[in-house]
Amino acid sequence: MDAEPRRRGHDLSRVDPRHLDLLRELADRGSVTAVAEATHRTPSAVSQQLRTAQRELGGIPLVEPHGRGVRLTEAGLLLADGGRDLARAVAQVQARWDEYLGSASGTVRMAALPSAATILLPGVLDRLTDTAVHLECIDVDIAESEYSGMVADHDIVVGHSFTGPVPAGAGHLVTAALLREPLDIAMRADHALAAKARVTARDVVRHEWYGVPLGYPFDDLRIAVETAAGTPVRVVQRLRDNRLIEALVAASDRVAVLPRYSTTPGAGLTLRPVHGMDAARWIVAILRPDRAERLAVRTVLDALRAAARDVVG
Amino acid sequence: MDAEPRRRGHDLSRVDPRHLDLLRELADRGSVTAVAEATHRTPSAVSQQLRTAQRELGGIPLVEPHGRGVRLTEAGLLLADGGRDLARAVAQVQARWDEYLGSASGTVRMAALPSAATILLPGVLDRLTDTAVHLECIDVDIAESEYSGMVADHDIVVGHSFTGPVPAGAGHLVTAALLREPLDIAMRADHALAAKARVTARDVVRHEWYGVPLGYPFDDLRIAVETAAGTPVRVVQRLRDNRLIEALVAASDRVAVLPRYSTTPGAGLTLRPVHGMDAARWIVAILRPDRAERLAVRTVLDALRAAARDVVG
DNA sequence: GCGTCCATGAAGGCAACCTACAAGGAAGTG
DNA sequence: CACTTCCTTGTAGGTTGCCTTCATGGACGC
Repeated sequence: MDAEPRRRGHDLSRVDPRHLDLLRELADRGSVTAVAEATHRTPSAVSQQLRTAQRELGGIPLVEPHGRGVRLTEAGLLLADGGRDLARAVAQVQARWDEYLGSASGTVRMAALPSAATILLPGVLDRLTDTAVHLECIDVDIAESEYSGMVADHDIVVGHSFTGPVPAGAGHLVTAALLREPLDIAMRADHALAAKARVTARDVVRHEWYGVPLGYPFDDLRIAVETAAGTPVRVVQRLRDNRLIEALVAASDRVAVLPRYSTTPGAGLTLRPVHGMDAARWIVAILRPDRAERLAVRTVLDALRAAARDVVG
Repeated sequence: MDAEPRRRGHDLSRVDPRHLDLLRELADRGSVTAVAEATHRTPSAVSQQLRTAQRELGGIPLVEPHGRGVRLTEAGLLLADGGRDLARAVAQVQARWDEYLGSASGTVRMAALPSAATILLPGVLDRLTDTAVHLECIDVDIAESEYSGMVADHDIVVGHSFTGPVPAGAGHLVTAALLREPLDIAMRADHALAAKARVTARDVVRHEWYGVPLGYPFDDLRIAVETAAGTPVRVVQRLRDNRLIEALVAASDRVAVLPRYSTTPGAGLTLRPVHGMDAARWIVAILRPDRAERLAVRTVLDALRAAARDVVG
């Protein structure tokens, strides 16, 4: 037929997948330089792409100066959202293609909290041995608020959440609750309290504690115990590394709050739940929506879930 | 962070929106040359793009020779489907962008059956006068099976269907039922039968008919009448153009099957429904899923629906 | 068997994209 | 307030990728 120019009239402001992807990346990473690094280009190249995108979209400003860097305007954010949708759609097609070629393959990059990895990684790697999926996992010790920064460079981020199965600040991200891990009181195996199946708040405030630095989420259980017992807890040291705390607890009469599954029992250490408190942390996986579509990523996610079921079962 | 190659290992077979779009176009149009014309390139360029797509996707054949041309393999069809999804996603973003910029604008290209356009186009154009949408409508007289060929070059195809509100062969297409138009018996205004509010099958077989060529959908009513009356209908002429038939009917005692709304009454012509027969044609709009997302297209579609409501009301 | 139609290939041009380099603005620091 | 640092933007020039031109070869129909 009359194969003419696709669109007549003011054909300015046509969206282009390439530009949408750029804006999505900028929304995720926050600066031109960061986008340039992530995409293996110079900042200048990225800046030029932004300029042409802006020109082709009718001259509406997409970014505006903000401090030393830039930030997306309302229009830019709108298109960045569209870029997210598009990335997800592409990833879906990629997943179907992978399935067609014969199941999952490729490398999945994961970042996990050390304590979470301790619980889950053995089971996950075991399940992946017979597949063509290569898991590349690094352990990172970061706060809940930093997860969103990690998902840009990793397919799966495994962290924890103390407020519920969905961590804070998971704006455009996909989250999958893997495991609810209760927080217990740890003590020496031959500790006086170890004789009881469950300890009370009143029991534990009588002993000195190894705690975590103020503001750390584990500290919430201490505060709850103080409230229930009506007495402040005597914290003699504030430390972060759980293995270190385990060693200290095993060598003294002092107690500490430790997560149930990631604390190795038997090494002279005993865990006891606190009666009436159901403090716990959620081990969660956080993913970018497009990454979550990849078949290999979904395979790893399934392995994580299965490994988590093994832990509670 | 370690902004490294996005994907390690055999990173072949990564899908690219550009390639998906090419395969979608090829699935829609069927030949390299047709795609080249539609996208304003030479066949050679399209062929080269296909080759690089195939190479980047791991060397899996996407097209195979078939007769003088090519046809998509199973793998190619799979990716073409993905291209459809992607086109729809892009169009959705475009629609949101258009909304952000301030409602619909641009040109919408429509193809419509003359009889359907007669009913609807006046109302549609009326509704679009105050908008920035420019409707470019051509009238085409094509069979139901050819609609799918038209949607590649037009945003909206308005046709009819006799089997129901969804025409045959609407594989990957979006369809919107606009109007159910009953088929009546037309006769001279002072015809003997015109005295009755409704005629019966037995009534109409007594008179000679102007019919349509054998196999035309309107002919179904004739067959139904014959079945009901147990007598064959005497068809004296087989013609296609409804205006011509109207003129002939108005000038004789003969009757004909004509659609209710697109037949201009009053010009010495009267329409009467056939008792017990609910023969009708559906006026339907057919669109490609991605085109259906465009705001301007949706505006025209809404105008079509509104105009259709006016007709029945 | 010849003409026609369609797809593919090689060679070369052109435009888009990127790099390198330089400049300017905004925060933090002494 | 001067200085440093960090981030972005602009210009000039090189490289790559995509497209066109021209030519070749296969498949169908007369």
